[in-house]
Amino acid sequence: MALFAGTFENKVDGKGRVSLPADFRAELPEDAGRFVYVFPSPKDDALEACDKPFLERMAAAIEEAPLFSEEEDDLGASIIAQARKAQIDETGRIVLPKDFMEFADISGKAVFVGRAARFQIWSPDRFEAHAKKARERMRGRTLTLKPKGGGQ
Amino acid sequence: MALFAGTFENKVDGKGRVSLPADFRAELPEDAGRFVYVFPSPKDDALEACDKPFLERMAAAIEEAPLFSEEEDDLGASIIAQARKAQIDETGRIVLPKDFMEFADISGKAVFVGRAARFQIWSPDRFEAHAKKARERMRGRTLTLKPKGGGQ
DNA sequence: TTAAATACCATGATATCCCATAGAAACCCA
DNA sequence: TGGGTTTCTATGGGATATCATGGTATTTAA
Repeated sequence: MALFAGTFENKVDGKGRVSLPADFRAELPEDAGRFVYVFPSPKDDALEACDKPFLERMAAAIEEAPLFSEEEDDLGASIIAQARKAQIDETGRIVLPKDFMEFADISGKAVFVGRAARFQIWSPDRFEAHAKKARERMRGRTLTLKPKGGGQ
Repeated sequence: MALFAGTFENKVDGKGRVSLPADFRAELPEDAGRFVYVFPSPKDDALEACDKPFLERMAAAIEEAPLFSEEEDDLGASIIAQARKAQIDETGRIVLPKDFMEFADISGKAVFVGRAARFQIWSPDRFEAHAKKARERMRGRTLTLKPKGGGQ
């Protein structure tokens, strides 16, 4: 499974073109027509992106409707409905749809944020503010991640 | 599972290159494209590093929180989003990203500290101070460590 | 037939690969 | 067991490939 990690800032040109960070591209299968799915984040003022397997996983979750609340069902449906396929060109760039750029307030530069199976695309300013808040919340929170197989 | 043990000090050259201690390299699987994930420690003023399985376990732990929830967001943002893939070259070196070197105040030399499933990378000075404090805390404290899996 | 979207080159900066070397450790064989 | 030899580790430096980015040409669509 693709594992997107790290944070990268790239330029967005007048055509809405932006390079996908090389580390992210490396996580996508060589063969398959290279593309990612992009959709507005249901929670943040940013865009989310993922590969096909991840979107399929979400779709599968929706199929099992009884297991999920109506809320989750709606959430999944709206994601699928809004998701757009973004082709990755020869030079490793995708084109951000205009309405998506407006939604996320992106112009000039975009920040790519790895989130394991998916990644986000932020306006640099908004990301800065958001990251700051997240750090503050983390401060109070004890880090008790216990990876199986025993961390420290 | 990888088991990193011991403490080693290596040079960091102008390009940010530093040799991974041979003992650490030996813990990484031959086959898989050799690399480690590096990220700023959430606790210390140092860098942490681990192999892919370990990061995947952390990602899995984070995903136990509902997708798009605040908790998932904070944890993901603080670890996955910061982790960067560091390729290990033919001579056994990795490149430390500039911003990471700044964060950990590393230049010239770096100290590798084994921490079982992961390891840390310190500035020699900071590590010295940190180790001293740790020794002081240990004094007067009863050691109660119980190896899991018990009887020999 | 224009505007927009897409595919196709060009380029500087950076990162990666590759070779070279000195020293340390392991080896080995009488 | 000692000396000689080989191997591996850590490190330096230069050559090369890749990345991100800008621009131009060509296709598609309205």
